[in-house]
Amino acid sequence: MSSATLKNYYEGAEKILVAVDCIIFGFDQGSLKLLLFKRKIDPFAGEWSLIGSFVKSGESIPDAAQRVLEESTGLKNVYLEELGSYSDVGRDPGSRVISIAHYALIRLNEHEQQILETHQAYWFPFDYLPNLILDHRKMTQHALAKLRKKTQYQPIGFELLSEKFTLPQLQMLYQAIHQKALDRRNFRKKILSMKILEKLDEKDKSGSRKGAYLYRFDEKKYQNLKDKGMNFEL
Amino acid sequence: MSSATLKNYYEGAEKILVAVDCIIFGFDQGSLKLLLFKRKIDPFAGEWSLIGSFVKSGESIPDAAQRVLEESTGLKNVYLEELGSYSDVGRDPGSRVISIAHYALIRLNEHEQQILETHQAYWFPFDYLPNLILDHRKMTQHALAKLRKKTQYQPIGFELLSEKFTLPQLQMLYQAIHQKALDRRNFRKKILSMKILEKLDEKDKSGSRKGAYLYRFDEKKYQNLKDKGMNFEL
DNA sequence: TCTGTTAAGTGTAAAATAAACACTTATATT
DNA sequence: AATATAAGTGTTTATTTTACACTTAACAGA
Repeated sequence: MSSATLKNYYEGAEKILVAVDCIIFGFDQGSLKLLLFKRKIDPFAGEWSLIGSFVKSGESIPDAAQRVLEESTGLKNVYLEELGSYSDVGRDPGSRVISIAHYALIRLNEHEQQILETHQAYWFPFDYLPNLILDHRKMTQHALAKLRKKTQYQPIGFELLSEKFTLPQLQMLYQAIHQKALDRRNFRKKILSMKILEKLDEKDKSGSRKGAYLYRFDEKKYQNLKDKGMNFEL
Repeated sequence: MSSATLKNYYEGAEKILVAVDCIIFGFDQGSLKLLLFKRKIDPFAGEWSLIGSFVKSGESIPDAAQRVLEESTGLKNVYLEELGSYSDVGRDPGSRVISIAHYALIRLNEHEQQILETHQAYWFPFDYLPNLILDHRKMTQHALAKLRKKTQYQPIGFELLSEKFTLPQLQMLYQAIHQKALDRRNFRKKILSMKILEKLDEKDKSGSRKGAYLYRFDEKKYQNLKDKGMNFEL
């Protein structure tokens, strides 16, 4: 349809600024991390913030979130999911702004260091976040809650590890997300019984003298499993 | 903060129309129902639609959804939850509109018949919906998927039954939501083992000669249970 | 009042899953 | 060669889930 035909309807309605904000998770050294940015614009210039952007009139919300993520990390095709809307009338003293928050899972070592520097971005351990502007703290808490729930029935945790990973690494990730210790034998039993992992011949010796075998996530097998439902509770 | 201070920031950003749409679920005669409305405005005046409204500059998105629901059913305090955003650029030929969809669970017999008539609203069986405008069909499908998932770990199904209900009614509801037959004995065992139901001395004899005992949902006991996690899979 | 019909209500055994728990192994370091 | 460290492995018990069939209450109609 032409933009001319778009103008006639809905005359009295009020337009509002719409933004997307991204909660960017990473995992490193056994703990969950969040990528935070020094805010460049007023109000609150110089304070820590999630990365975000206004949604343009020519783009959808998922497109905007994807764009923000690519601009701030250099990564395409990352795991990205809508978290929900934040729309309290007074939430942003700069103007009335509705924000659609998203959370993303990225492999911490794959993004471009260069970009982080130009954005004044920094990885914070999730348990030691600085003060965040607006309602961004609330967003991060909701994001963690959603991530926890989601990992109980979908193996999205893999998005946070590099392509090859060891079972001890995977277990540490799940422990970090759920903040509870898991029995090594039971964890391995359960995760392997799903048959979505492929064991490689290589070992990763960075974590111990003995070294741990590397595995790879098998997306095809996972698709099968997802169709018939699964339970990832640990 | 005064509205004067709100005007200075974010100059270049584009404002967008934001709406809420409500997928209103009911349950009656053993099947899930959706409340649909004859659209009053162009484009697509006269066609079947979810009920919705533009978000006003002075209200939050949850407030707008609550308002829409009250205006269209007369009910306050209904179960209402955000489903997600729908923001494809061309989704509404009337204008660029972003919609935040919500789903609501209401007791079908409690709302005011009067209001339905003035709104030209009608309850459709979920399996026999008419054509819906825009992306409303997609919204209903997402809503059902979310309802299914949600009922697996929270007993929100009760919101669809009247305050007192029988176990056969509850079972029918779950069967309708999950579209699969459940074993009567196992269903009762599981639901009663949660200890969130209070058995009453009354019977409802509308469904059979023998009559089925009425139960009531005990919200306090449920709160306890929710804190320590629960699994409602059936 | 007796009989038939209908949906409600009930228990148990087998199978599958989850939880608890401790020793052995590989290998780099000294 | 000895040692320290994290990786790897199996079994038993408890719990949960599944499958499955007969009895009961109460009204309807003869």
